[in-house]
Amino acid sequence: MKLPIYGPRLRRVARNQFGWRTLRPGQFKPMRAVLRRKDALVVLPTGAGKSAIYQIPAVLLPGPTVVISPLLALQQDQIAALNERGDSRIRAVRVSSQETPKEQREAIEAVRRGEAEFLFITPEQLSDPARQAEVRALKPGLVAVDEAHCISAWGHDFRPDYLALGDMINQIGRPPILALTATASPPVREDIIARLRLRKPEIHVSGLDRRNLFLEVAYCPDDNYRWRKLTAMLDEEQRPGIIYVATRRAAEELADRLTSAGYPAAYYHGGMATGLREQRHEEFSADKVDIMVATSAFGMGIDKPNIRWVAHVALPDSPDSYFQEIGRAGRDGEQARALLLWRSEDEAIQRFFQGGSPDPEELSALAGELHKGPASKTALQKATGLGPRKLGQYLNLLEQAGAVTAGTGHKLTVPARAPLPAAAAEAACAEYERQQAVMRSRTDMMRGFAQSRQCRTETLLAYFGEDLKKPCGHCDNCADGSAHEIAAAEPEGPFPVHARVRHGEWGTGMVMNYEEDRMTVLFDSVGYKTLSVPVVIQQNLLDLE
DNA sequence: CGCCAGCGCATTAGTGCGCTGGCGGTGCGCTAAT
Repeated sequence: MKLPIYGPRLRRVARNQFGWRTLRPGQFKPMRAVLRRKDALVVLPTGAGKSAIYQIPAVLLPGPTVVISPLLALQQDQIAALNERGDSRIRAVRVSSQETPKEQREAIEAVRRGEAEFLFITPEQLSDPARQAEVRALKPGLVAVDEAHCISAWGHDFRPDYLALGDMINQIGRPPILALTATASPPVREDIIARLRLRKPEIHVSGLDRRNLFLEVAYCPDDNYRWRKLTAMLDEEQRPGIIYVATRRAAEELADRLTSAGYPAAYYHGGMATGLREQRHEEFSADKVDIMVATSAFGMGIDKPNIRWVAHVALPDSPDSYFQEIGRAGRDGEQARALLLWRSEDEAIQRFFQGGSPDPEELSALAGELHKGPASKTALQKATGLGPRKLGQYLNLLEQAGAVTAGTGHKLTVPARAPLPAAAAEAACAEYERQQAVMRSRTDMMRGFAQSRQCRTETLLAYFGEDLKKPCGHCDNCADGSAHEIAAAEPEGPFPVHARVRHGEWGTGMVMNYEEDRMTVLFDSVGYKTLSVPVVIQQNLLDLE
């Protein structure tokens, strides 16, 4: 037995304070890392049990635990679950815009007096230096970052405070950090590690092969065909289930069409009034709505065990998103189905979402404005005429180019040895190109997955850097035999899977997968690329590093 | 990047073609008007 001393203590807390009789595989090792005060990144797909990884060690560690998570509704659920146990040692409080200033003070005070163990907070709240000082004074013993993939998915332009989380955690005393997520491919993991400034983190990945989930993909030449495939599935399957679409309008229209056709469906997207969103969420939880047509807004915080299928009437932007979304099916361990119905037209919307290029002139002007002295975001908006969204994006890019840094208060300043505005703009554009290349390559991989004749699970796990070794037996390609044909016909590749290689133009990377006569390599700077094995051999395109 | 609505235009009869421009996801926290 390795390090058995932690086992009994963890189990005792699990049983006595939380009422959990057993720890699941995938929970124990990360908990041990937390107890040894090491940074850790945990990738664990099934929803149940991820929060236990920080909650149980938190009881054993001195100091309160700060929990950073992206959705107020999600925090609400977790806080309710902790407080309903009625054990003062695991009480949780929250600081957010939902609390009045008085309530916020009381929350901090409760933690200070030791009457609450968990302090839930959003990155936006923690970006306030005064707030950071208050939290620092609490001497937190652990920071848990829930849904950590948001750092990578959102930070670059959507919720900019996510990008600065690493600095904020330094400002509150830099306790050990535990990052948790249900999905993260190697580029996303690297993003999380870099952004949170994790120090030699233990990385624990488990449970990626969901054996009760049947994976299925159908290419749909037109929308009519797609409709027929969808309704055929609805006729066969039990409910509830979720249908993911790309746009708000598509959610409303498809829900209407399904309802008219005798499949009563509701819709859900980010443009609805908060009250209505909550209502829909509850109706789905209570099985009053059993077909939900939704955009990606319907997701985090859905911890419903009996979802029997997840259908995509769209091509997700990446295997990361796809995996996260299908992961909501079959949490009870019973059979469930993941059906992807895609059209090549679906890719257009993803390319749009990836956004337009930054303007070097605007970047340069912004960099120049910063040289005039420390300035707040509001002042910069006025001076440059940039919108808040664009300004945030530009500042993030300039930060990576070393041309701007957070100063005192809410002011932004130019660090010592910063490049001149023109050079800063150029470096920022290069950084943007790099991010775009990786994002595009992830969309390419999503299409590659959809078109693959190889075992679906094998393809997905290869994308996540895991090797399944043999076909899964629970996907369409395994069922119709094509996966076995390909597995049998597969020649030995010129480099082993996971070997580090170098390409003349794309630099260094890692061999991820072989399929028929193609190979996939994840390059550090341009993301995933698919190469022809015969061409690689003939033209000596790759060298072992 | 692709879609769709709206428009102009050509027309010999009610429609059909082609162009253009707008639109498209994720949520925090704040403020102002009720």
